[in-house]
Amino acid sequence: MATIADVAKKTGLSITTISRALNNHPYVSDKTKKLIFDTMEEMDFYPNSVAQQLRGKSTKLIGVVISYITNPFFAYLVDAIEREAYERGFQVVVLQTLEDPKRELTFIDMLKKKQLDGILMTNTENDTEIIKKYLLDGRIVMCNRYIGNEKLPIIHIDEKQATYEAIKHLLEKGYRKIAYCTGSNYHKNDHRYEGYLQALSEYNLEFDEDYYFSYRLNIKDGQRTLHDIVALKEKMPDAVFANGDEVGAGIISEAPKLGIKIPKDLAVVGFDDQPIAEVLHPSLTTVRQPIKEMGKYAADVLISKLLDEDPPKPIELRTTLIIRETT
Amino acid sequence: MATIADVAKKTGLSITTISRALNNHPYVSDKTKKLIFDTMEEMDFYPNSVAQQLRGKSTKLIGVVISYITNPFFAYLVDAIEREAYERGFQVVVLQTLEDPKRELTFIDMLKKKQLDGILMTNTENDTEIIKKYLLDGRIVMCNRYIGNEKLPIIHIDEKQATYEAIKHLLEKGYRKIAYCTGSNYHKNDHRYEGYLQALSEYNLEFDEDYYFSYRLNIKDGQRTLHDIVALKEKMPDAVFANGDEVGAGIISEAPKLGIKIPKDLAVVGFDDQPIAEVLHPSLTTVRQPIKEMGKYAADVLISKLLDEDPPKPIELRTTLIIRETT
DNA sequence: CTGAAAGCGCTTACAG
DNA sequence: CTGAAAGCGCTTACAG
Repeated sequence: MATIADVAKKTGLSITTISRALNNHPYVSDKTKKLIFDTMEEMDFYPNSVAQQLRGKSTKLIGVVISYITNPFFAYLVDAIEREAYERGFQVVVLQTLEDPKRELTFIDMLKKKQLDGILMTNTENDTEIIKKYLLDGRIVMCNRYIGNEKLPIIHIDEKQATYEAIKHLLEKGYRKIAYCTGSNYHKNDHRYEGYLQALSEYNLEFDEDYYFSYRLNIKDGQRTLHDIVALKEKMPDAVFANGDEVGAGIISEAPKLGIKIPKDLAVVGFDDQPIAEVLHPSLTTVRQPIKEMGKYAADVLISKLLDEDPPKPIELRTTLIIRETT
Repeated sequence: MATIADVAKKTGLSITTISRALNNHPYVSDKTKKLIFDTMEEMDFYPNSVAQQLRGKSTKLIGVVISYITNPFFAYLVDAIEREAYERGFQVVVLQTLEDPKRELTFIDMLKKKQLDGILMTNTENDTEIIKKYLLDGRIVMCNRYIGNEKLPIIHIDEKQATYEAIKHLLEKGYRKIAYCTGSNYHKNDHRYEGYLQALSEYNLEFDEDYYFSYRLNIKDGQRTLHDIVALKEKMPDAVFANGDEVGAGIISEAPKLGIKIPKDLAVVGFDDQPIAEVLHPSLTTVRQPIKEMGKYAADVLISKLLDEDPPKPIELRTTLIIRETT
């Protein structure tokens, strides 16, 4: 492969001048420039960006840490991030944790080893301490999920408020036995759960442990959830907060098989407003998240930190309850 | 940031020895190694991978070029590729073309500039000639879609056969007026279209231009397609090959609004077998693609070329027609 | 088992 | 407007 030295030799100019032409440095005559670029083309020369990085210290690569790219929520988030990054001259390395802490550490290592300029994390499988340092120096930005330490900056929607609104909608519609699904199994830092409790308490309803379904993430979990719900028999809930549209889709699609009418026997509220929500039958009432805005903003925050620019002005990430046929 | 020279100074050893310890070179005594690693830890030293790359010539980064990451087909493909790449020590840079040829060229440039070791392309917006050279030297591998030059290697399913089987299934069920949807608008190199024609001709049916719907890609396109179909009135087709599950989902979800019963008034066949296919009502008959196998295999082929290893042994990428309620 | 030195392909003060 | 030289942070023959 041709190097800058080859171009210098061929044109009879110095390496310095070639480099200047490459970097649009003003002090190169147009005639020289033309000679240089023609020669580069002829030699099929492209500057080695690794060498440039070693001088410039920047790879123009940002990592995006997500759990699963096949989760549409993350696919849309990555889309928004990639678009913004591209506009600002950065490329996106996708890092799936698959919920494996070891995988996540591989990516942190890439940052330590300078293979990445920065990282956008959507959640973390590891202890805060490990990444705290990078959060503070601005090379990691958290987006979407809370982590242990509430003091660290994170870009997120108001999960509590969004869930509160969804549950309140169910209550106003007359539903009283409202089940709650979550992707994990702990109450700590589950802000959606807080919103759920707040709405219940406004109607003087008590939390019922039987109505709490943990580890519900995908369509299969949703189908399973409907079976769990039906198994409660006379105690069967009359509504369910599905925590995600995929879980909601599983519940809805399984209903005919179990003779459950939605929303008559069971109302369903999703979360995310993925394209699937609209084509389900009945179509799914759900909480729309401003994914595009969140992804773009998160990318903006990270990149401006990396470039040492002024941060973008804060935006409000408003969720909206989209009411369809399942409530 | 600490460098290898700092570690050398602190330990009183030479840079060479530090480097050897780092690379697990045999000729370093265990005692020296321990001293070195302890010192590295103490100094919070991590080898700069950019400098390593400049020596080693390899970034361990592969680009994956797709049109839209929000298309579930590509999300699943990227998932499979990322998993395989990770196993082999590579990371994945996601490159969305958004169907913009300029964007695609940016990524080819990254390859030229050595920021990427190789690229996996799922289709191309540009002329073959530009990427042909890299295809031949093994740094680009095509996967999923045909491009102009049939002689170039590409990893793909048998689109023609898969479509032939889907259409034949419709014909055997008694449908005769079968509409065809495609994401583009040209017949050239549309192997699915060839399969469609082949099945029709076996039943002595002629291709009807009115039954050809171009540029159908997403749910909205599907909804629009049903309107187009109904607008054909007495010539209305009795079945439609939707070309993708999302288009199928749009057709199915729009049907109740137009008083169309599926499959009685209109049968629908999708393509991909995305999770959505199963939760639609009625559930969608579709062609299952072996995305995981294809992604893993494509990554394997590219990486073995990059590492100059023996290529993986060829596998057969079989599609399966999944018959559900829409036919 | 260890080290001095060259070199990977660039950029950038410094000097003219 | 142009060039010689140092240096980015490593690895690797070569020599001992």
